[in-house]
Amino acid sequence: MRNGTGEILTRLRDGGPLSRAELARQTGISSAGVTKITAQLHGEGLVIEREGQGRPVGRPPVALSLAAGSRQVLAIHLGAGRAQVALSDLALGMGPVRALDFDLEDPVDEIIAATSSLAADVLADADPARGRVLGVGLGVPGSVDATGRVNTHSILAGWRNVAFADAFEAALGLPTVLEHNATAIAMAEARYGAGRDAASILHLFLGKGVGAGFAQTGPEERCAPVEIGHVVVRPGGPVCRCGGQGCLERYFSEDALRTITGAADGPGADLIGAAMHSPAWPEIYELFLQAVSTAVALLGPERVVLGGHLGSAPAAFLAELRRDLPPRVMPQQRERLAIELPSLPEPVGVNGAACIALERFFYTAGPVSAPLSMRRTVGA
Amino acid sequence: MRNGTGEILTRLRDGGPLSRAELARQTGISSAGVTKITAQLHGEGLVIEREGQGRPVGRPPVALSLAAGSRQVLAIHLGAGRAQVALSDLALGMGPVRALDFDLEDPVDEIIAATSSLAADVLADADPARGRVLGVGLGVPGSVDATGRVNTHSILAGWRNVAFADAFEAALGLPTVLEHNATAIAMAEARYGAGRDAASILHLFLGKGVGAGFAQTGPEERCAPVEIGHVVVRPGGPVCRCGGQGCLERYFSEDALRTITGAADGPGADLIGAAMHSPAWPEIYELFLQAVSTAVALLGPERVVLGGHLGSAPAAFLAELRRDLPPRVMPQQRERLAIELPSLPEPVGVNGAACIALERFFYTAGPVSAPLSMRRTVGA
DNA sequence: TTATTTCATACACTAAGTAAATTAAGTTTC
DNA sequence: GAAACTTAATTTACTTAGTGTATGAAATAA
Repeated sequence: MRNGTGEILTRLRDGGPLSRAELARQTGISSAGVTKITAQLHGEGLVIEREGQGRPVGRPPVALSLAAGSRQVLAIHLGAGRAQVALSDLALGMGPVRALDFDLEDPVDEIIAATSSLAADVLADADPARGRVLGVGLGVPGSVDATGRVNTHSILAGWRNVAFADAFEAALGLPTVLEHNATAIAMAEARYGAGRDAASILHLFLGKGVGAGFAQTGPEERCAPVEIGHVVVRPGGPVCRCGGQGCLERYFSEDALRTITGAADGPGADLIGAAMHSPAWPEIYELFLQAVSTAVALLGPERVVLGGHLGSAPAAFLAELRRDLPPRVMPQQRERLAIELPSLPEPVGVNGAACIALERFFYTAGPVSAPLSMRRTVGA
Repeated sequence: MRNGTGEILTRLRDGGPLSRAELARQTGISSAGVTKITAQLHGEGLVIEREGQGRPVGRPPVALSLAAGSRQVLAIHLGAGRAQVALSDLALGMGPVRALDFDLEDPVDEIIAATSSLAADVLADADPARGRVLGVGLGVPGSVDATGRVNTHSILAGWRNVAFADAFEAALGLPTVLEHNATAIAMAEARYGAGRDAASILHLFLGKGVGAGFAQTGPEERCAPVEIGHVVVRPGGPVCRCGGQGCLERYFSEDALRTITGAADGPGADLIGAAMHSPAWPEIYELFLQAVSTAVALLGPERVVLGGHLGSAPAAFLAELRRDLPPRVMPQQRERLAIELPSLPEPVGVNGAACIALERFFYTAGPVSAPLSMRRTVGA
């Protein structure tokens, strides 16, 4: 999926400034090939040359680094009742975030219209000096088809088979790619945030529901949505929004936790902290722990990252989890398992969407519009 | 990872006889490209031309099919105390299986020596008329590194970082690839067996332990080991071989089930059937169900395939699982979830190993020895 | 017979690389 | 201070794996 150009761009992103010789060694591409590819990248202004410091002997290398400000992508996060839009540079440096609120009950067409109108405004205000906008990344609250064009199902919003990519491409005139928002955030943390030096992470996100995403970086990359909110922790328990019974989300989510704290007011600043004082907490925490430890056992991430309300919980919660989770996974996993807070800046949703767009429209093959012939449309 | 040649070989395997025109349509490769590629394949005897039946008008197509008997791979399954070796053709048609028993306590070098000696015998007896042997696939009882060369950890055998690929390549003179044996079997069932027409399967295998593998076919292929045996179902429970406490394997495995049936004799023919009559069964079954439903919720397979003792269990067990599992997963998963028996012939381990070898040495790029330059050795 | 349709191939070309030789720019050795 | 050495980068000619277009091949339909 990733060609020589993409390979080199990715290494420059992850490995700081690198000489051509070093790139050739790391990627296995011939030095001649690296010269050719970097010449093109330099010509397009994507790469900056600086004086590099080499070994004691031999010709000193020229250090290449990514010109992060030379291209942009548009990031759109569709969360529970709120859309956020921002431009990002090539290193996930985000511009100002503009947001709008909507009602999840509204027809999805209206939500699309309002969001794409806001997105068009952001595009219109884009600084041309920061480079061409390569495409749009869209995080949606639900599962996405294999091609990243259709939101197949959203439990939260009740949508089915919404062709977001078509709609946004028509409205904005830019290629668009979709991803499950929780998965996108996991990918962003894995590549640019708390998972930078880990091979794989499980990102847990407590918001309106409990979402999770698994992301693996390195030679074999992949990401997958993890429907941890709909793991059945109490068979035959209360009916969930998803139609199942006894899902974790019925016990561990914004609404559920707010119920046990008794505080029915707005988005409590410290949801977990308040819940921890409730007499119901130990039981609820046990259910959460059970679901998370199973997810860790099955997926085997090197790191667990706590997002949303979990990340803003009091230190006591993190300590508790660091104490209770490791004994519940296999020793060989336990050895390397780290439980961390996210390191990307809020709002994290647009970071996820930007990460997906960058991956698709930049780091796989470079910004060169691929010859049509190369875009195989795999038929039935 | 898969080039045009591999793409075409894969389609011919999965989609029966196909004309060049049909291949071009399905793969998106130009008709000229298909002609070029198939000409080479035909020249190497990998593809057979037959009269095809086309549409009412136009030149009738020539149907191409894979010459399954034109190449072979060597499959080696390393299970709990038993190694099995066989040759396979390109469609997973297995030759006679030869086996040897060993003690898991033996030094791993001795096990390797004995197994590779048996493998060398099988290779020496190989019928040259059935084609060149392209490589070796080795299923090992534990996790494998990303390059498929080292068994990083085996809970069952207690091995760590055993370089099986180096050892077998040296002994047999053939390129060798490793995979976790449970994952390999899952892959084989997904491609050639009970998962042929499903996008993804979760393959459960009850033997000495409980293993599982997840395999996804189609445009985005992947497979992953699923350590379901070491999901903690009773926190703080009895210590497991893995070092954890309260793992599923302590309740649901050959040894554990034999204990509750009281029958301490050899490998009971009907382990599950006997266990179902024990008063302890409902509780044990509940733990199993809990682990499996969570795995299904998190991984989202279209099909669950029951291997090992689960596959040879009485029909009542299958009926029970088909009744109890669906209510524990989300409705959108439930709709399409099927619970099936394996369809590959016993012994299934060598099928898994053969599948891995075929994938690596045949279906990704064809049997053409790739120019060295193309094999990028990705450095640190 | 001639047109139409579909399948397959021939030919000239291109993208993305490779290998080997060469040039470049520094340090070390005598 | 010149020659030897080392590492970095580029040039040149070539290869692989395809593409697009034009053409040939084999059937049915008018």
